[in-house]
Amino acid sequence: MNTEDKSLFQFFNEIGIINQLSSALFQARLPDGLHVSHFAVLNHLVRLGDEKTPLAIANAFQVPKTTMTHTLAVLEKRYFIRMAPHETDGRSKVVFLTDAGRQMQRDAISSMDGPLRQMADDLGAELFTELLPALERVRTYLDTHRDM
Amino acid sequence: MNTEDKSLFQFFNEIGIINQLSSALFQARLPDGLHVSHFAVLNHLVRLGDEKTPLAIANAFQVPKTTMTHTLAVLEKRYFIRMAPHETDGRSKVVFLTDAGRQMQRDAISSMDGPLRQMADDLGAELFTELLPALERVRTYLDTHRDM
DNA sequence: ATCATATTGTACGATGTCGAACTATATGGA
DNA sequence: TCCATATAGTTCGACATCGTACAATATGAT
Repeated sequence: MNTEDKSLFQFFNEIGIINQLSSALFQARLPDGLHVSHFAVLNHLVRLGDEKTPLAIANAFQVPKTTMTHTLAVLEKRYFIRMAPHETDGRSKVVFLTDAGRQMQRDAISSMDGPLRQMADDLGAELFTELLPALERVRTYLDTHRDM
Repeated sequence: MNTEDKSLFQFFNEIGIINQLSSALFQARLPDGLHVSHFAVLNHLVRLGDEKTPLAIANAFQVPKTTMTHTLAVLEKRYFIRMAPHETDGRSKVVFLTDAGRQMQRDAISSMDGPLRQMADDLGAELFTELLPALERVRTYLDTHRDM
């Protein structure tokens, strides 16, 4: 492994630790014992629209469909989503957000307001806005090279 | 939530997705059915030296000590580490790498050589080296503000 | 129309993650 | 010295994640 590789390795190492720390932070503030993965699905549906199939959501998060089955079951049991049979494909289902689900997404986001503002104050919001484009490049690249 | 907050939120969102995608990539190439979390511990011990206590390792990764107990048990069962009583503190243990453990770390790293080189070629290694300092700042900040 | 194959989702079992409660040892003050 | 408190690690139970196998439906070739 050469120096370049080491930098990349270190990069993903930092990503992993930041993810661990920020998830823990988020987790601690989520209401109800809701898990980060549950919120992530709600957030995805709010941002990109609901009426998605379970498989489409699983693919978006790059998790196995069995995992998504479980996650959606939790969300449905708590009435944050509802699932209906697909109109034209008998094998499939469609996921809809409920009002409670949209509300929960808003609540979860606003629960992070304090810490986010604190970070913006302490580290400077520019730090994050400047990093974003590069991170998006990496994310898009990984997303389109999953079979690498 | 204002615009600044949105940027920060988006930042952690990207971090999460990159982590998910890169972990999946690592995972698929790890020998033996070794999990990313197991490799991470081996890697930590190689990089920063072994002879650490379980709690010190747990703190380094910001995971509960119960999680580390489990992770270390797996590594010990596979003879990648061995654990001995602490010399001066009867409550504690000390973790040592075995030769097999060091070898496994090398193997795991070299199994990622192809993808890492590919990424360096496609995206440019500078992208990653330039991001590193900022990511380290964020990581350090989160690390020292766990109670936020 | 029929049938081989692909696709969508689920059931189940194995393992990873984590919080609460517990045991053993260490530490510091009376 | 004795005891209250703190710390290191484990056990246990709950839940998340994921691979394998499976059932139901769709698709496409004949």
